[in-house]
Amino acid sequence: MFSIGELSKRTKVKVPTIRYYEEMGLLAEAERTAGNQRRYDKDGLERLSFIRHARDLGFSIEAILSLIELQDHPDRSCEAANSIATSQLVSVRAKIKQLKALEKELVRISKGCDGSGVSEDCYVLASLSDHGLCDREH
Amino acid sequence: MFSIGELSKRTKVKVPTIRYYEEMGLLAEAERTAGNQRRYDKDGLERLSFIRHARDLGFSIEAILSLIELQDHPDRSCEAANSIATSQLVSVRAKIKQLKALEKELVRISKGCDGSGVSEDCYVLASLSDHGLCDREH
DNA sequence: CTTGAACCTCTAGTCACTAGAGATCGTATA
DNA sequence: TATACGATCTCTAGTGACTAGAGGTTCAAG
Repeated sequence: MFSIGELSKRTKVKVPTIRYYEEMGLLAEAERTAGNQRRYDKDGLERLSFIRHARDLGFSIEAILSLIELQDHPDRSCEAANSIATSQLVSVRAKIKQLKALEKELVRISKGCDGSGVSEDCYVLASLSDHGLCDREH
Repeated sequence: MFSIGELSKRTKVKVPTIRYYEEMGLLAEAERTAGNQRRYDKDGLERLSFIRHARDLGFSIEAILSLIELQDHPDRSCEAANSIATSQLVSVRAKIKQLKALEKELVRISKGCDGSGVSEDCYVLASLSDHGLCDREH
């Protein structure tokens, strides 16, 4: 049995975040000492590791709640879990695509500016003002 | 002179968002009719287009405020604006890198699941539970 | 038994909006 | 000129996933 601070150290999840997860129903309510402090065991550690890993992968709290439910009712959960993972993959790919477009435009904008500080008109500001200079729609 | 709804249509920025930008100091306080409704002109339209474009590129409200200040004090603003754009580019690239790592892992997780629904243990859930299965740190 | 770090709960703040209530305004039509 | 009704106004509160701080209590070492 260890304290919330100990759990925090082991999982790299901040103490207030652990309490927040409990409040959101991601973590079961922890056992308490006589003095009302939370105590955790191996199970709690594993579940929090699972949550942290899923959060790192960009799953929302809501999606994680679904995954946890699936864990508790393992019949045919594989398909359901896979569909959650797949939809996460789809949104990650969409984000990458969008960011790459942004990268391209930012490169273009930066290139126009030679950094000499001599030019009267700033190309960065002009680019942002005049959408007509863009390659793409957004 | 046109209404906030008209401005919204032309810029594709929602009406409450325009009011929010005004409150945040991104847009100057608009002129008002006798009946207290906002009225805009070409200047307002251009500034809002600038803001929308910058937001689309992922600049924060704060960064946009800096850019607007630079516009109002154009002496040597090019370097400053360029440095804001460059730091934006750096963070966009960092996000892309991170998302690509996530994509890789999600692909790996999904591949493990054959979707047949036959397997007792779900590879998706196992992958999320056991960090040791990951290729990388996160 | 004392000290002080760690813990507790509660409220409020973050960012960039979005939603809704309830009241007023502007304009097209009768 | 009267009426209808969509657009506008202000204000408050909600979103997601935390983070920060106040003010008080508990635990464990010395």
